[in-house]
Amino acid sequence: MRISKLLGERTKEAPSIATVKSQALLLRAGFIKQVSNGIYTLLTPAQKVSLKIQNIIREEMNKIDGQEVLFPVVMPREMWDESGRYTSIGEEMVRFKDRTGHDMLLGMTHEEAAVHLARNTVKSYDQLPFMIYQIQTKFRDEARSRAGLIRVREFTMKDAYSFHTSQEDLEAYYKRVYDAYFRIYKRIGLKNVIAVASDTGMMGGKIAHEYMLLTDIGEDSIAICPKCGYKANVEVAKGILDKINSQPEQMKEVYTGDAKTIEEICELLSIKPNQTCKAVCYAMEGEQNKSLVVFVRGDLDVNEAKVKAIIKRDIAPKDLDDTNLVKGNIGAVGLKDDNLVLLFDESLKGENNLVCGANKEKYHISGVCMSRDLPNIEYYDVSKVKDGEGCVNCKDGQLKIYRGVEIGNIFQLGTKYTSTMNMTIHDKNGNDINPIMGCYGIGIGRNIACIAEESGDDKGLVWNMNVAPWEVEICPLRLDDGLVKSKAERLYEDLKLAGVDVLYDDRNVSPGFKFADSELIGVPVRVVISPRSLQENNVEISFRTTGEKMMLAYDDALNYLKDYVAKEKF
RNA sequence: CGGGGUGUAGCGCAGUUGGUAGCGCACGUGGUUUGGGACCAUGGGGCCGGGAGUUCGAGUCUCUUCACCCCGACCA
Repeated sequence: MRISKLLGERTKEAPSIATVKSQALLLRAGFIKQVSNGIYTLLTPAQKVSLKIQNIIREEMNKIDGQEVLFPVVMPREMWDESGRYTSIGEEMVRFKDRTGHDMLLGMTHEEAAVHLARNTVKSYDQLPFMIYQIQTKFRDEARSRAGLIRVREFTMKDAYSFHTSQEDLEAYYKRVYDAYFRIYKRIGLKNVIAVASDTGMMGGKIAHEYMLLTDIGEDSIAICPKCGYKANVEVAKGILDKINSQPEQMKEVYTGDAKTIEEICELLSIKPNQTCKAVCYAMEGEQNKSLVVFVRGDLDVNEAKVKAIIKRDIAPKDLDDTNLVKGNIGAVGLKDDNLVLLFDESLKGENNLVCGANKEKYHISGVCMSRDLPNIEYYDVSKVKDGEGCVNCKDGQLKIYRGVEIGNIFQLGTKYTSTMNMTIHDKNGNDINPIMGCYGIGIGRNIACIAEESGDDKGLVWNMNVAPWEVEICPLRLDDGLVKSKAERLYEDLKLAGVDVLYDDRNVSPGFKFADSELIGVPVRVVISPRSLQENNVEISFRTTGEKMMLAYDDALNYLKDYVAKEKF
């Protein structure tokens, strides 16, 4: 590729829309251009990286016996009515009518399509297990996209679906995918990647893992125990709380005036947040007239994912004006209302002398002892794990909370789709069974952004040889010098013929300009050919990752580069 | 969907009290340069996001609308 013909401008300054390093660098280096909120065009460099990543994924999927297919982007409503997801998925799924008025949708995931394909094709246990996968554009109308390619509405994704005759078989295969994913991240050059237990959400199923790139710009929080290595998304993570263990005192009403928040109450009464009981109110899906009140210790937050899992329905923040509840003064003691569902977090169990709302304006109650004043209640784990909580696994370490970007996920789905969509096969005894499924996803664009985020430096992007848009850049200085030009052109053509992916800076601009561009794009190897180097019939090779430089005889350059590129790929 | 912010040249920005549009980068041309984003000269480029209003006159004031960004809600 001749850089003079390469579409896309490289700039010194980042566009003002850039909020994270990866977005700034990808925009500055001419890799991406925003078209709309969360919708980007990938220019040639980014598309080349994307294709290289896709090929690595493809190789790894094929290694674990995957079969590549291509499902349709547009699907009819009926297929999704079978699984129930036509109605259960919210506005992030694009629905539309075709010209005949038929309800259609854009596939944001393809479990239905996978079952649709397999149920008519596979009839015997003998044909299982198998895995099918595709690499395809997905559109999800996210409520809020952000941070460049980290979170977008349209993106390329690899999604895979496996089918099994038993849970054991699924688990064995799941392990193979688990390992394959780590190989993929290693090969594309991501370093700080961990797999954590995660929430299964609307996907159903029991066991799921998310692959997280640990980075401060991450949107997810992950609890990790430094002692035993326990790690989980805070959506599902559990911790052990310090208990206060004070002697029970008498309950009494205290005047708290306009103090409503935990902070205000604590300030007023000179107590700590963990000596209070916080109430959070939610509306429940399908329960117009009822409200859910969740009580947690005042220093903790409600984990809505856990709540949803327990009550088995969706929740949303409730407007208290529609209820009889006194905003800022809600308390569990004496709260009786048929329209309320109460949920108590384990953090409250056995606590004494808590301060909670008195269910009337300007008053709270102090000295609330859970076992004495609120006997016979069930406790659930519905709070968010906090930094410093004890580890449930080894009972010894203290959990630390990290930020991470989800760069892939794997799910043990179970029979949710094969049963609802009525896919059966014969087992050994001739009985009909629903195959057990797993599903496995990786977003390509997000991984590109994550590489940029993790490896990019103050000069620009850095790619390893496996995914770099170009493997070698020829950078002649003084193209007005006939010898420089002819030697550069020849090496460029020879490298191309040798199968090396080479970028040729054929512009007659100043050296600093060329160096800056080359480092911004992040080509791993740069070959400088200049009148100076040619005096000794040499070229100068420099490496993007280390910044190291070396001189090499021009005549040896072709073979050296060919070998180096091959050696660096894995 | 709620809160906040920004829209002026391809990009980054300035534009005073309302008086008819500017800077840097980038781009074209000519020349001098050439190992870390060179310099001189010269030139092109604007529906000041859209609409309505106030005014003799609006980039500037008012209303409205759209787009984008941030925080939250939301999210396989």
